[in-house]
Amino acid sequence: MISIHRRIFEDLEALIVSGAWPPGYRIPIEHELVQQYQCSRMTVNKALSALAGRGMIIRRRKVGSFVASRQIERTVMDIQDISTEAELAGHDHSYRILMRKIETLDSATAAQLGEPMGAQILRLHCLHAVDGKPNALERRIIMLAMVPSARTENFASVPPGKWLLDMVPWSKARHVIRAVSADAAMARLLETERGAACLTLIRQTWQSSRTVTYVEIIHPGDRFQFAGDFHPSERGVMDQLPRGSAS
Amino acid sequence: MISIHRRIFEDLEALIVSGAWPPGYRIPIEHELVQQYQCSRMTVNKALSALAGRGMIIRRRKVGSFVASRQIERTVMDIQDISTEAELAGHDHSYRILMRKIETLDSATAAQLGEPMGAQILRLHCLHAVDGKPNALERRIIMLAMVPSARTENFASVPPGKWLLDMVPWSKARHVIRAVSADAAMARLLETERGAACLTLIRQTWQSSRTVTYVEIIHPGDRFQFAGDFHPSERGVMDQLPRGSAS
DNA sequence: TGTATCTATTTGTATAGACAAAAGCGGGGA
DNA sequence: TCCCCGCTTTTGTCTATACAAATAGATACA
Repeated sequence: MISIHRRIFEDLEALIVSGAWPPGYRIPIEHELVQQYQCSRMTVNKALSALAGRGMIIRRRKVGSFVASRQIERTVMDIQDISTEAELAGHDHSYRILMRKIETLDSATAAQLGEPMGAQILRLHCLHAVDGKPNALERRIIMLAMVPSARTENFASVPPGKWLLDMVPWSKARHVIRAVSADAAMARLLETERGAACLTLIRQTWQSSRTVTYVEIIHPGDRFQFAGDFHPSERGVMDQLPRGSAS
Repeated sequence: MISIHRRIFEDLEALIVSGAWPPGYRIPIEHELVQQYQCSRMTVNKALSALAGRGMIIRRRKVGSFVASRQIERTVMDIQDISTEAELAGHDHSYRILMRKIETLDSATAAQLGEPMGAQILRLHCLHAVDGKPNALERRIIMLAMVPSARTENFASVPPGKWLLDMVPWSKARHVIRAVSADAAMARLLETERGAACLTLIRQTWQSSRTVTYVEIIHPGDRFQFAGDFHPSERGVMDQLPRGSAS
């Protein structure tokens, strides 16, 4: 048994994505839907608010509700931790720490990160392999002021990306995807040719406007791609179970 | 004056993104929030439903509401039409049709698209330039059965991507991002070197399980990147105005 | 003609109350 | 011991009502 507001939501959504109600179309006012579905206005309002919350319609008092213009440009990409991704796909994942060094931020890197010069950081280089084949080179900077416990962590059993996700709250993330040609060092580590096209993911994560970590993950272009599906109705909400219990 | 349910939403959201309430934390039950905010349960319910709708909390009857685990992997990337993107950034955009040909689907391409062999298609190749410099090579397939009007459109004044977006409703899109090395033809058109790393965006668009269009857009790696920000609260909803009304 | 004001429409928010559905929990009986 | 049943908690849905806020359009007025 499906609820009424859900039913209204789905009916209207179908009309919108099918193109029967094109962008700019004025949808029936709440009172008309109340008549049509024989329910209270609150129920209709809930459905319409949900559509508005997902950006499928625009509502304006006294004016009405209108089908929004299409937003193909906003796509949800699954950008995951490498080890998680490999596990989900049923592949074997391993990694090796290539470098682990505590430094202070030089001026160039500080500018790039938007952080003050001289801050203490942990610099990590790490090589990931999937099914025994090198799959990614990870170059990471961790701000030790934000993650003091990283100072003593050796990342022997949990890869840095996963460790940080579990350890540190973040409030904002920025991703950049680039194509670069492999230099000699990258080519050697990734077992590819010099100049080969590589797909680089750069991620910077903040906690209330202070950088937590900055990472570049370089994949050989012939072994990796990013993919993302977009359905108008499924905007990035997944089912999850509560972890453990209360704390 | 901010509404009560909005205020509750923002308060709880702040507690979650700041890490004060970690993943798995059981948040107060509705009745407790009713007491705390001195409002009705419906108002609290609206705030909590909104948080659940955004995937920030998980709710289960009799059990309670829990902070969801973090979803850094779900990132909204702005993947736009090239001309729109250039305009937004204040750059000049031009394009040139390199090829325009009506064909029938061969078996290899049919399999790749998941469409029956022999279907009529329009094949388009197009070179985009931004500020006079080649910026992207577009290779597109349009299913003529889904977009009959493409048969007579010459795309002289509106680029194919934009034209299709305005013309055809779609219900699902899939994006893939790859890094590839430029072959001789690509290098010549994009005025780069053979073997240079290129960032390729592949997009396939469906209308109720039938392909509308398939396109590969190849960018020179040194002139292009994809970027996307993620804030827990801002999940891809932008303000828009109804079509036809000025403001 | 232009401007200020009023009015009607439509959405936004909030309330109190009611019952339903899911599910953990404990008790009683086999 | 194990299973079924009913109780309780918590969320889900729905109603009817009320008033607030925004604003397009009409009207009155200068």
